[in-house]
Amino acid sequence: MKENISISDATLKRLPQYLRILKEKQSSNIQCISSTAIANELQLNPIQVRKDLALISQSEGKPGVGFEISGLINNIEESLGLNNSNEAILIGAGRLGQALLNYKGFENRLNIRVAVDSEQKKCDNKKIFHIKKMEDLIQKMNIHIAIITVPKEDAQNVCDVLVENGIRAIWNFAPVNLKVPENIVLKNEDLTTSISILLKKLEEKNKNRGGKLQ
Amino acid sequence: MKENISISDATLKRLPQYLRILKEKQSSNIQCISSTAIANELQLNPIQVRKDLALISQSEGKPGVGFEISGLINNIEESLGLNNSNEAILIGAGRLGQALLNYKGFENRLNIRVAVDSEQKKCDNKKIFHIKKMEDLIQKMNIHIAIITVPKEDAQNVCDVLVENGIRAIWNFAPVNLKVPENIVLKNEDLTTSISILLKKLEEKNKNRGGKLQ
DNA sequence: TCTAACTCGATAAAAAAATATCGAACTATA
DNA sequence: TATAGTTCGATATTTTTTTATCGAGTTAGA
Repeated sequence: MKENISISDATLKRLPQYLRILKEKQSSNIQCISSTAIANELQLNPIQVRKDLALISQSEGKPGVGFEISGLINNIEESLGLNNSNEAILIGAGRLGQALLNYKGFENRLNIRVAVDSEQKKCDNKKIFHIKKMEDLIQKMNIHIAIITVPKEDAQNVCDVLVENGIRAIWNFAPVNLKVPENIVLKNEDLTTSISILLKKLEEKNKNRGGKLQ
Repeated sequence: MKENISISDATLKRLPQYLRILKEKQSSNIQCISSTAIANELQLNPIQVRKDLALISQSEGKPGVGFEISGLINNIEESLGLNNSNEAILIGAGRLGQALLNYKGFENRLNIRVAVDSEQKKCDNKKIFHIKKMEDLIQKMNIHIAIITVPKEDAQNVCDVLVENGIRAIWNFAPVNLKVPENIVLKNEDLTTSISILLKKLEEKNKNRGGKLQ
């Protein structure tokens, strides 16, 4: 893997998709795969796939054959830092928060160690702590990643406290534009934005279909 | 608004963010705002903001003053098709599905008319229908948008049936690469990909901090 | 009225991302 | 051993996106 070359956001978005496909193939006992095959699965350009892969694995592809799957998986996982166990705190255990608490898809990528809410309760077997213990928990458990699933009115306040307590990365599900210092990693999971994009694309498709030309 | 010019994905992602800020300002009784002010809120470049706005509103900005907020809101909402009431069906009423059913942030952008699940049940006051009624419901209600929140093993099957029944846009929350015909709009809300990106960025920040230089 | 501090939009430049071209390597089959 | 069909990676090109420059309009205060 080439060090010190920062991977673009666009590539970063595709890597987990490659990973998923590669694992699918691997579980079907397939050893090798070509960039063309990967590209077809994801409706991408094969050249783009090769470029992406070149960034995170040093020239592993064999002409006429393709890439060895197990090697690629290792390279991508290493590049995405899968091996590091990442411990997080979840703030807000409403429906969405509970959905995340029970989400099976993170594998060993993310470990939600503890959750807090404005009222103490239980979710399945897990205890949800009262939010007044949040700062304490972060400090004691030495956690650096936080997931915000509180109502939008409270999000910025929570965010500020998190930053004060040493949180370095925030995954925000509240529909607000959080303000954070620039050394904090912030990723917004904005459903409102997402659905807007979907609807816009649907509208454009409809126009092309000749449906609603104004 | 300029017609027939398709808006890039990058711009499309920013428009809802502008909208949010503009509404905030409006509710504070502010009439005008400059591109610089918007850019500062979102940590963007003012020129980029002006370019985006130019795409969806015809030269409304006044030098020395900025943009009239109410006009901009109208332009963005019109451009995003907010006025159309978009009716959707939700498939899979687990925790995530229920979270979406109760999500308040869609405003009038999306209306989840009906939900189905592998078992009939209730969520708050809403009835969740059995999935065997899915096709019938889609047909009778003439619905064209579907939200998939089923386990990943079932997602592709559900997807295929949806497409057969006239669904034109799919918002997929299952961690799989769904395959759809190219005339179908597909938006993946992939939490695994998202968290990977967040963790990768955190790792890079840590390196720059001098923390873990290899 | 004059000046300083903003702001805009049009055009140009730079940076980033996606795609194309092409020679060489590998496989499989006749 | 040919030959056709893949596939790779290096380099070049195109396209898209972001940022810079600059002249001109607007506001506010001296």
